[in-house]
Amino acid sequence: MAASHQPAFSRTIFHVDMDAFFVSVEELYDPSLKGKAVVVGGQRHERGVVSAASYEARKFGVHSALPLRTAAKLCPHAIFVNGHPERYRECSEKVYKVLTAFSPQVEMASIDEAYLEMTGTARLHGPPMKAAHKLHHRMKEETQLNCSIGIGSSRLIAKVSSAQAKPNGVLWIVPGEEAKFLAPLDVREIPGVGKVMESHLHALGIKKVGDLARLEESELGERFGKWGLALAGKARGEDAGGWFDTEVGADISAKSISHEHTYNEDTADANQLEATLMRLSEMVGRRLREANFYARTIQLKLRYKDFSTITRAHTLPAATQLDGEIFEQARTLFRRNWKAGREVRLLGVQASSFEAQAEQIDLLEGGQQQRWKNALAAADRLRDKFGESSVKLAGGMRGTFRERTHENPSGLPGKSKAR
DNA sequence: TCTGGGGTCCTAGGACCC
DNA sequence: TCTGGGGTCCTAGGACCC
Repeated sequence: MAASHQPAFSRTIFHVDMDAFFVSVEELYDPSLKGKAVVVGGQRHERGVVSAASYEARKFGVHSALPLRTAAKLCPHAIFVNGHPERYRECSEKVYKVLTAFSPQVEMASIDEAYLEMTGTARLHGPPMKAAHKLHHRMKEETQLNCSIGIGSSRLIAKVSSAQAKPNGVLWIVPGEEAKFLAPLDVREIPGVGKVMESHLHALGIKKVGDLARLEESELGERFGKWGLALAGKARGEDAGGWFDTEVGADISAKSISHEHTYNEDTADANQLEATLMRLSEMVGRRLREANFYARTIQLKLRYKDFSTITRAHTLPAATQLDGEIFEQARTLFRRNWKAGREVRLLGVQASSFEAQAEQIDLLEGGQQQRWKNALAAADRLRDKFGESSVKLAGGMRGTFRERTHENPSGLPGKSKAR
């Protein structure tokens, strides 16, 4: 057997992944949950899935994406907790602060995980293992949360090794050892290989990453196209193709903003459905305004009782961030595509194709848009103060625009002082 | 088992243009 | 008069991730 040789130069990347993040955050708010079987995501009889499960609950086969009702059967004594996105966002920001104090090149990959470019930091932090333990300790001290850290010469290796390090561990794959590390793992451990790809590979007799690495690259290319070629590189531990191949910390801006709602009970009530579309449009519009994005494409998502799902999109001649325009498009798409009487399970509204500025077609229209924007900004502030349900600006389409913006931008009685 | 909500990326076909 | 080829935009669906 040939001795594995160390490459002359290799990158050092950390993947930091918080352990059972949502559960751990809930434990900070309610320490009595510690050590128990906890399921975050909703109540035991609700329509929905598990967002996160404590390690105790996982012993009973509970895992994320499992229907809540199934989780309740598998683990009847589990404590079911509703999710608190604001809490997770807040903790995520604390995590981010710890990381940025440690390395200038940090990229949050999701709310609870990040990549750190650590190449060339030895003088500051010492060798990789020492640096990782320092970070691990600091994270616990400043957030009271456990994390696991994977260290590797690529994002892929860092990511896969952090998963192997769980819970609360650190794992370094020494440069040159990548293929040896991956070989005994299930192909499913490779990020991007899901249920479908896994079963395709199983059909070819490929179960482990080592089986994959033995295959000809060209064969993978023929069978699975561009993805197959990337897969061949991944089996060797390379960041082949796509997002993985990008610099750590490069600026990635949002490409779409969406909100959706699943009814507790399916409904075919047109009024109820359109009211939901209104609410979702308002939520999307609000986020666009907060991000200062203008969207050209509005998409409707419609899921029927039998789970069959369609999406219908329309691209506008000019970008918008106005609740009313978003709603109008969503409603038109809905009326055109919903088969009246068919029970609906889910509705969604998505905005995409962002532009920095809306194109103003003529001055009059531009001025109106500006006044609308002012009114909506005021409504956003009211919602901050009094809650999401307090303002239904675009819902009150009866009054004219002018009546609502003079003196009383919100259209609500007596609360215009809120600005 | 009876399947959330928020995203990203890829594929593929048709329209349209040169 | 039996039909090119490439590029871009738009739409729909699907795999995948946390």
